[in-house]
Amino acid sequence: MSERVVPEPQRRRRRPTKQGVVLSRELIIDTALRLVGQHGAEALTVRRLGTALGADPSAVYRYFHSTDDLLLAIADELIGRAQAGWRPTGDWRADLRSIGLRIHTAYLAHPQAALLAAHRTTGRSHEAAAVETILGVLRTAGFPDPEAVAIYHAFVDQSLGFAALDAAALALPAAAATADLQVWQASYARLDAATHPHIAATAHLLSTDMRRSGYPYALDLLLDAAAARLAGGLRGGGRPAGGRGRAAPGARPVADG
Amino acid sequence: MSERVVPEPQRRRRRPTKQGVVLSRELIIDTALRLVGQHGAEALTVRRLGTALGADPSAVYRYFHSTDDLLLAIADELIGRAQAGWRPTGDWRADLRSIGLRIHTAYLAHPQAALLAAHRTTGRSHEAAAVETILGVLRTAGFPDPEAVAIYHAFVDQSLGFAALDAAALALPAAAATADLQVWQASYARLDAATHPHIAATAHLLSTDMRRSGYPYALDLLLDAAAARLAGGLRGGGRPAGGRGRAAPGARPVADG
DNA sequence: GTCCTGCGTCAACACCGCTGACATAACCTG
DNA sequence: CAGGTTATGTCAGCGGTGTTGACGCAGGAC
Repeated sequence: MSERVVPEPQRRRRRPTKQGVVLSRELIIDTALRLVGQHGAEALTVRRLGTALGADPSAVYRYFHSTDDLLLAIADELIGRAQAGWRPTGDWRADLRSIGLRIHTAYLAHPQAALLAAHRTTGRSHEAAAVETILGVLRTAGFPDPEAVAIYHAFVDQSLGFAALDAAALALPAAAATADLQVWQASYARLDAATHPHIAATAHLLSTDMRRSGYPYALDLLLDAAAARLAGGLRGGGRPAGGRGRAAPGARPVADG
Repeated sequence: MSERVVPEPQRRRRRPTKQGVVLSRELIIDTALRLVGQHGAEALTVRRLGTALGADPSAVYRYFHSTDDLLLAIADELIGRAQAGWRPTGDWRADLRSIGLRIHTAYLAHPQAALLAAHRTTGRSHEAAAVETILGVLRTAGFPDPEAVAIYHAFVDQSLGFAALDAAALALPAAAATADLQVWQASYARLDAATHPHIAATAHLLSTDMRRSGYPYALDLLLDAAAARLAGGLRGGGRPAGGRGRAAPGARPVADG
């Protein structure tokens, strides 16, 4: 059986659909993002995508092996948009901070798609470029390779984890979203100080703080800790604050440099 | 129309199914968790749950309004299990660390459920208890209220974000999961050193490091930074390091010296 | 102009969440 | 113990899902 999906560069015949649309991977990805942005995550089905494209739903399978394949392409597109136009300043801390915030906002611009794509490893070009950039910032800053990889891992997964979490909040139906916020302003604000003294004492702070994303603060904490390790740990002896827990496998303080 | 779901305490008639099983909310939740644990992520459907229970699938709707309702109940159950038997040691850092790891592992024990439940605010008893505990650890450690709330927020969302991310990886169909791992061992290992020098230099480290969760390391970074702020930042009394969070984009936290 | 075949279309399969109608067993009343 | 209520398990079915194989048309090569 001949392969159903033909690689993009080898495509020759572009036959318009009944409704006159000429399909392409790019058009399908853009349409999928638009669909998700307008009608929510549950709108991303092959059948709806087909009608939105003006084509039979199964035509999508001429361009992607499965919905999962399509999802990976969408994920890579989001990564690409996050990095578009970014330039390093030379200050590793500022660079990482801006990259993190860019990833976060790019995913939040398409919450429903982010929900589905944030946890995938695509291995495609845009992702590879992002990995290369972040690793480059860390290694150029002076982190030895094992530490650079560990921090890269924590940095990326934290960014994507928060993106997924915050995207989920944004993707909720309006009614459910306000209901979730109400929990902090109503339920927790009314808890008995005898049984929940700490919540009672900070209820007003909680209700305002939980409104916004915790990511920028968490990002600053991560960069703080990384900076401290760079400043203190790479000299001679032990890594500050210990490589505790399931420390990185090859995490010895290699003084390379 | 009479309500389909009767609140648990008011249930009187417990009629066994054809196969002799007596249903209850608790039994359904346990069965759902067991189902996910034994037969993988995609096993959690109402129909399979029905057959696993030894009942008609639609009987589930006598106990939960929807699968979403069931999921929220599962979420609170997971939070409860994460905290079961936990006792504070008095060392705030060790306490937060163990709480974080407990949350992470409790969610990862049931990936499919975690994936859908990690971003919900239930406001139910187990969740309230967890919030109270974490806030208590921070405030007792000496963090002033605004800082305690901010760190609580970062800590919880980091834990849940990583839990969701890692759960999603575990919940993937086997094919997609191995494909994602292969990316690090194959695609990235073969990138040209001329175009991706930093990846090429660390490919071996990446392929082993990305195999496991980045959470423990990220958690340590967060705790490092929190400890540094507690040690250095609280001298002056008020709100150290300024009102961060979604603060203005250059609002770098004051790194202690 | 003819041929080949890429690709859009159609129909169908197996599964999903969920609902209304119905039978019956378990409880309450007496 | 008898009878009435009704909660609850069962059933059939609706409208949706991803995916596939067969089919036939038309775009491009020659």
